[in-house]
Amino acid sequence: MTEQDNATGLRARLVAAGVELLALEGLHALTLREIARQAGVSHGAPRRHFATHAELLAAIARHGFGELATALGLQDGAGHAATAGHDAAEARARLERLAHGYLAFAAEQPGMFELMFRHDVLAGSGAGLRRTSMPLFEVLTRLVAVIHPPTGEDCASPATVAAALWANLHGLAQLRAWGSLGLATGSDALDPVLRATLDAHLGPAAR
Amino acid sequence: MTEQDNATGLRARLVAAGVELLALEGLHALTLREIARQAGVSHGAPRRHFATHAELLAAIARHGFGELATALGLQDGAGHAATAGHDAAEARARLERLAHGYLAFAAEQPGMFELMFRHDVLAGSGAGLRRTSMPLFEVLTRLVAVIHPPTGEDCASPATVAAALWANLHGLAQLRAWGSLGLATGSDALDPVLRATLDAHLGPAAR
DNA sequence: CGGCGCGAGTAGACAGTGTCTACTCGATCT
DNA sequence: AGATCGAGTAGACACTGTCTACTCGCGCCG
Repeated sequence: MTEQDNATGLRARLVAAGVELLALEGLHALTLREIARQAGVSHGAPRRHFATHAELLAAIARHGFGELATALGLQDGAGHAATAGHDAAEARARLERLAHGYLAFAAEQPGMFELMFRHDVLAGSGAGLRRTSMPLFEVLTRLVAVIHPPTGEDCASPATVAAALWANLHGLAQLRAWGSLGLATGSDALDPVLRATLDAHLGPAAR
Repeated sequence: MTEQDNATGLRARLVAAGVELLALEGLHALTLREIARQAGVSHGAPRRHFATHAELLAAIARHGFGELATALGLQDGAGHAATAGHDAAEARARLERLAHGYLAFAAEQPGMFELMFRHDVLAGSGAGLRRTSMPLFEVLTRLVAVIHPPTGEDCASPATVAAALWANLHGLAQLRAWGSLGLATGSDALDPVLRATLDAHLGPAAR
């Protein structure tokens, strides 16, 4: 309701132009003036809707988080339904799908992925952005909890394991994005490293 | 031999000024003109020694990689000597020290850490930079190989496990750097997550 | 019904940036 | 001594983000 698509909603048009520019040219092309140019308005126009360049970028990043959520199948409150199954094997399969989806998103939309986690660019609006990615993390935690019930006393809490897993996935995305992964392992195949990651954090695959 | 510290080596002075500026003000302050100002020369002077701004930043990042290597105790060819011990427990201890050192570096010199892995800024000179971090990765692989000898046929190769571990450490550094780790786990304590990471990739601590 | 205000977009100015080019100046070599 | 050349200077240029007048069109209220 806050942002309408009513044909002349410049705010939405600017975000859309930014998303397109980001996909076509990359993050370096996302200057305030270039986005305005792409949207067909003067360079001062965005100021009516975004106080600063960083706020416009933050809005574009927010759009990206939305796309990521739908790509992972957890738009709206669907996360609760998605974690309804209490079967450990099912949770494991869903976690693998999430991991693959996360890395696929990073690979297919590298510009958007880069922007979404460039907290220096999104500074100020960063707090809101960080909160945006929390639902995803909570789903991760719930699924991990199904696999690793916190029985042992010295066993790490599900949130801890989920944080370690998330960090691992994110690091993998970055390493591959800039080619270090291929340089290190010889081949740039992601699958073996991803499998090793999942096996490490979730225990060997029950297959 | 290539770069001398002979009092008037502007190249070295520019790098030094950049390092200082990076520690004091952060990455955003590392403009070409500001570095030149800090070094007491005109804004055109750096061009004699660095063809472009990115090359100067790459030189500063290279300095950072050197500092990281010495902080981890693997300057020069000392890596080989450091991995001489074939005791698994010793390898595990050394890996833990490496992990702590890596994350401590990221925490104590956040600006430098950010620059070192901002491959969009270092583009072009990036290939050389990526190679700079390879010795560190090789030490990681060797140590992992001591703990996880590649016996099983479906077992991941040491390089694969090392890559997954590296990705995990790097992701942890980033998540903590921008505060998401604290937001996710409730407390911003790094140790539990780091312990979970090490246990996951290297097996539970033999303690 | 008419003047009025005001939100939205325009145009220009300003400081700052990276890059490029003309130029100076001092040391070095023949 | 005089020419050469590397190193640093100064200025221009095309950008950028931000700020400030200004215009214009629509709706509101007396």
